[in-house]
Amino acid sequence: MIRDQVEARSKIWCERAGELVLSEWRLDLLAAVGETGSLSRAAERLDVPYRTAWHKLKAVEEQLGIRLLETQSGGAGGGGSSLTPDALELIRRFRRVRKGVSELVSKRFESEFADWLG
Amino acid sequence: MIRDQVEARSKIWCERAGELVLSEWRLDLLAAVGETGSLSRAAERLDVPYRTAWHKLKAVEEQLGIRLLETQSGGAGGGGSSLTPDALELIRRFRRVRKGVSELVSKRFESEFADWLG
DNA sequence: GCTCGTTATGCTAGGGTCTGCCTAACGATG
DNA sequence: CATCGTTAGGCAGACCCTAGCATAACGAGC
Repeated sequence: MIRDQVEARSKIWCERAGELVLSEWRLDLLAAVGETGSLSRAAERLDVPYRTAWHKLKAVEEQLGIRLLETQSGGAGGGGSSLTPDALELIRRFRRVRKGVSELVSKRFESEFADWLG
Repeated sequence: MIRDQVEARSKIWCERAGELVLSEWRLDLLAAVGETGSLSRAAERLDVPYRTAWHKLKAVEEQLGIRLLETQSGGAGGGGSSLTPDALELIRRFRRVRKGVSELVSKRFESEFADWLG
């Protein structure tokens, strides 16, 4: 009997040549940029330093070879960032891929370990 | 058009209080111990130092609070390790949980990104 | 032209993980 | 009782990722 509070988790991502290209977290960050209109606010929302957020999205852009952010520095409010059409499409597709996967894993986990978890 | 060789990946594991308890890799390592009859040979097979393999399995045992390895040091051949019934059951169940998940993710990924990957 | 908030980077210190080296116990076998 | 291969674990250095601190450019608005 294992004490409970053990929870199943799953993650999907894709990589090229063994190195990570894009993950769920990075797409969440990307989506947050789209919603807030600003990379710094998106970083704040996900509770990571701006430095980190910028670095991660830059890495994705380099990996995929496409632009994801339409940035503007200076101007009213200091500037901001918006998503390119490619970025929006990327988010939509990736979310369709992940849809239901974590639920499936959790369900299976619970049915397999129901008695063990007590 | 993203250059190809981008491959979907998925991983399932479970954790407690935010820290990893057991993962696919750790169960593969555990299974390798069962097949080789030795932790050192299992480590060699998975191409990790004995030091690391031992540490990981010890962590799993501590997390779950159950014994996974029946070890014997000394004797013919220097000794060895075998799996406890709990460990065998754990492997069977976890593999049923993961069964088909990575295939599902790969299939979805390919159908969603077929045109994009060119 | 000063202010302000944002983008864009470099440099570096810190923390966690991985690894290599070392030592010791163990016990069947010869 | 010496040997041998395995388990068991301490210790310190290598390494990587992250985070914090710093700076500069930018441009609308007052």
